[in-house]
Amino acid sequence: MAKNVAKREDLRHKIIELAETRIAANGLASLRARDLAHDAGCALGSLYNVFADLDELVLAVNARTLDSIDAVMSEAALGTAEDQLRSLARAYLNFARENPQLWRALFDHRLPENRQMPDWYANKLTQLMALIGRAIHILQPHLGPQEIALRSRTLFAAVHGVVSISLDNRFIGLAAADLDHELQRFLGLLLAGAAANAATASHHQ
Amino acid sequence: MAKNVAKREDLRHKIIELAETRIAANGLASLRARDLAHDAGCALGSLYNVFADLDELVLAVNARTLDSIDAVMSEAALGTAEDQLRSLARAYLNFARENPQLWRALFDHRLPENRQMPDWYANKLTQLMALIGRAIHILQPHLGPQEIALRSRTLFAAVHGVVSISLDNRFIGLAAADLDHELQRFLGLLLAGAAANAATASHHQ
DNA sequence: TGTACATCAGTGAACGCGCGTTCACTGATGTAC
DNA sequence: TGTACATCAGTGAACGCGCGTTCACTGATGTAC
Repeated sequence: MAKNVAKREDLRHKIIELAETRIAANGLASLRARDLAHDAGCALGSLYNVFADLDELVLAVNARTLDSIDAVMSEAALGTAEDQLRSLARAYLNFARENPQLWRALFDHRLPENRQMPDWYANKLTQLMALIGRAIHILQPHLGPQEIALRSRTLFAAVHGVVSISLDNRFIGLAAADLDHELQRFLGLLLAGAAANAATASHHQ
Repeated sequence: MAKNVAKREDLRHKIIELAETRIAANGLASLRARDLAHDAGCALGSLYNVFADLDELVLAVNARTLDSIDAVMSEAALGTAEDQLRSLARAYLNFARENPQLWRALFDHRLPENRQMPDWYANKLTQLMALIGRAIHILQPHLGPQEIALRSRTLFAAVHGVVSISLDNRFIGLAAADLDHELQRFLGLLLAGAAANAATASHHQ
């Protein structure tokens, strides 16, 4: 019995890794159940023995990607709050650059209308935002947790936007060389703005 | 002869409008050649008489959407440079909110790998960026055209990111009510940063 | 240890559906004389 | 104005392909006694 469960988990894990490899190589859109079964050396039906459907599998792959991003961003959260925010952004950009297809899959994958993101997955996102939130908290200690969460998401969204619109050159691309500089200049502006606002606020006190 | 050309153009235009209606209602992903032929009251084959393929049609719809965005943003470009940038962002957000599916189609549509965006389409994007560029130029007159183009795209990307990650609530959603406020606060930070930097620069002169 | 039975992972052919695009043919419209 | 011919939009059945998911069946593994 325990052995069966272990085998099941093995297969599940194996398929997740194979799917990750395929997505990393050719993108989410080209992921096929048949290819995966072939890669894993098992029957097509076996996939559906360990996953309810392909969406569940993709979610599992994306969860790993979120973990990877969490890892590189956690390592980057060093130094002053300003440094942290700059490093977090750089780490995010680097991850996206080095794993473009996995990173894209995070945003390209949409669950069917009726289904919603499972909690364990949403929690990973929250955890990622919390990394940003901690730096913001140092910078602006007067903010409450709600506000921090809001600001974290907005900052993330903005940085993601800059990274995103440059890396998929679908819309308007930025030259790769410019991107680092442009992103840091952009953060510099935000940080200067925050500092200026803080100075004004303490003046008024 | 001229009459034929006119009929051709009529059909083309009619189909573009019908496709726009369908995309606005159900999203790009649910656009079907057969549905359009049915809507237009013509045969399936007639579509391919006026469009090389569906991609060409989608491009035409997206071009209209870009024109609409250009129109609302052009109207918004009033007042001081700061006001302009704030209004431009607000106009963009409002457009996205009011036409979520058309707006999404702009970013969801990917041309096949080999094909690239036609010039006339790229020009529309450039034109849109120029609206932002003009405000930035007022704010920072010392910047050259290249730099202005770069800053415009970065600012657009950041604002788009904030709007985007909130409106598709696929990743992390912001409450709709917060979004306006959060976007303007965000711009406020950038503008304060720019002002602070400008002050420092003139100090150093 | 051995036997009978139960469980459930493994299997892959088949289901069911969707859909972009083509193409041989027609008939209306325009052109040439 | 009339006639013969050419052009090309219009047609829709058919092509060609892809692909997620199911399901009846098998056989290996584990359990009970």
